[in-house]
Amino acid sequence: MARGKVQLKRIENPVHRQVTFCKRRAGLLKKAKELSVLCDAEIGVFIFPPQGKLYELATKGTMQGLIDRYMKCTRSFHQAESDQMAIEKRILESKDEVNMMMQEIKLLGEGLRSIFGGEGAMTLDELHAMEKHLESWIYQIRTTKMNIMFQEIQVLKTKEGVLRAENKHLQQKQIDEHYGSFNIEPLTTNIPYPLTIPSEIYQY
Amino acid sequence: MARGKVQLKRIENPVHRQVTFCKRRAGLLKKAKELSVLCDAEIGVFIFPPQGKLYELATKGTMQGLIDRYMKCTRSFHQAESDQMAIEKRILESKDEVNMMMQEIKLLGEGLRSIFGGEGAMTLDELHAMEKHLESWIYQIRTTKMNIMFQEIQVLKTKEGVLRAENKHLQQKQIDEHYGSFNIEPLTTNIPYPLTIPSEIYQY
DNA sequence: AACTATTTATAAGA
DNA sequence: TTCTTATAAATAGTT
Repeated sequence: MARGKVQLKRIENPVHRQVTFCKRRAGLLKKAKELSVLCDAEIGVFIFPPQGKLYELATKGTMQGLIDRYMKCTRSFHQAESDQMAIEKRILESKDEVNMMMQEIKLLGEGLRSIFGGEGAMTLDELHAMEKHLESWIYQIRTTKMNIMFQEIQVLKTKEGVLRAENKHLQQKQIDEHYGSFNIEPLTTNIPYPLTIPSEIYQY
Repeated sequence: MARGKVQLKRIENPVHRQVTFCKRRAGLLKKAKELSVLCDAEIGVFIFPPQGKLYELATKGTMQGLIDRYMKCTRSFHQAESDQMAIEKRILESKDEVNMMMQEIKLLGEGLRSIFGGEGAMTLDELHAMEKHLESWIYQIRTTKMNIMFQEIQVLKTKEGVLRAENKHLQQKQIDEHYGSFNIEPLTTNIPYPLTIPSEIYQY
């Protein structure tokens, strides 16, 4: 902005770029502070130069406080759903990976069976025991335990739906109260879920 | 900065303050974008005017990404982690676990192939080892899958807590205009599980 | 929202 | 980096 216009693109000369970075960084932070003071706004800035060092500014309070506030705003308004969806999505991805592993295990098991099925004689009992093992473990532990947990998830999802509906209803009554503090209280509905699996399973 | 210097203090006239806010906000964000482009830096800015609306800018990537990066840079100093971060972290841990298991499955498959493909004769000891191996294998699968489902339950419970709190807040209709931070009790379900498969198995 | 007189920021050079 | 200075940009007050 002086002694010649600047093109709005990456400065290729590294020395030049570094100098400009220092100057403009100082300028940006100064402007941020000014805006904060003049207009009584809370402002947070982070700057990550390519080398990785962090420059930050938080006018009024801490950066952590600003981040918390940011999270609250974005969750309360537009990004709430997509945020949750992203988490759900990643959980599903993990489940897919587990399923792939199960598939591989199945294939390996079939490979074993075909190998030992041909041989027959001396290892048959052992193989049988192993298969029994696999079946009992996969069927009983997985099915039973997963069913229990699945049921709990269903219960929680139902509760969530009820609460969401309730919230929506209440929110329509008081549209003017957008910004308040959210105090989370400890959960009082800690449903204990039975994780009882016959211990005989483990005795092989 | 024109037609008269400005004092570096809160502008008391609200109309004047609002106008200045609009102008300088635009200027600040423009400067941030310029710095980002010129010097190849990643920059995040949030601005909270007193009324509560959020203005944000994240050059390169998302604000969430910047916050993640910020947390990474400062977590040695500020140990506090938000609940979101804790959940994210545990999902990533789970993925790491899944990846390790995939690795082990691959190794095991190779081991099986070398044992059964080449010789064909399998001793009782070999089978026993294999049996033990499969036991630990299935145990790990069960643990991993449970962890994933447990996480989902935690996410849902967290959601439930948020919704309940929101409900309460709306019902009480309290007009406390201060912004508190959002601390959820840390999730404490980091079930460690052994991922060690003795390599001696292949030596029988 | 535009205009414009000034102040401020800063690019280039040392 | 830091200083200097010519010039580009931002913007305060006004319309």
